[in-house]
Amino acid sequence: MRLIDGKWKGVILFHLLDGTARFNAIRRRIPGVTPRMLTNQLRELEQDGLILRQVYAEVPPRVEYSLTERGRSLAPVLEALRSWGDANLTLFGAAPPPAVAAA
Amino acid sequence: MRLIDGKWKGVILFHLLDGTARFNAIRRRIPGVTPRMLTNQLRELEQDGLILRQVYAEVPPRVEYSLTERGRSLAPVLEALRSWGDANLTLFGAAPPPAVAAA
DNA sequence: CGGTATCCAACAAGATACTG
DNA sequence: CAGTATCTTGTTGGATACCG
Repeated sequence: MRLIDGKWKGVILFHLLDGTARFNAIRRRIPGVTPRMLTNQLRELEQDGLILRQVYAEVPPRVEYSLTERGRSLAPVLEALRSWGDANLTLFGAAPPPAVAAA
Repeated sequence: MRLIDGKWKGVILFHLLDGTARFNAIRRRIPGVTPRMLTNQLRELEQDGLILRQVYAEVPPRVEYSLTERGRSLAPVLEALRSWGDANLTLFGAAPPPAVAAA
């Protein structure tokens, strides 16, 4: 529980299931996250061995985040969480998620 | 995530998968939890519709907690979490759990 | 037995501004 | 682009003692 705890780690990991993503790309995918929180959470996930941080010495800078093997092994957990959430979040006044991204 | 967040909710729910349990029974099953925290968490779980609290007007008092239908529907999530945890917690210096309760 | 009450420390998280 | 720095707040969780 500790590893995916907090307000953001779950969604960060979930988005990374789709593949590698850069800092601001993740940020855009997660409404409301501040750069400080995103940095914090990414660093903790990295320390826990769930994600990999690849820095490219370029201008402009490029930093890519991806799941490690261990991170990918969390997929069943993340999928179970999401499917439960999809099936249950109408109860909390939230709008259901798009089944597939709207065209 | 919000529903199973926090330090105790996960384990409380997990223990209730085994069936109905009384307050002090749960408390004994979860080392380190204070009565205040246990009450808090149980009340939140109840408000979120995941557990049922049954009070029997007896002396001495008896209060039984059990999962609601919705709470039971979390079983796949809890099982996924536990199996991931069992497979991975040696990395964090913790002792592996007993495969089956020791005789 | 199954809790409450009170107080307090620690941390998570947010707002805002700035930088190599 | 990918962060840092600083400050502030709200919430979580813990210690301890007591109650019907």
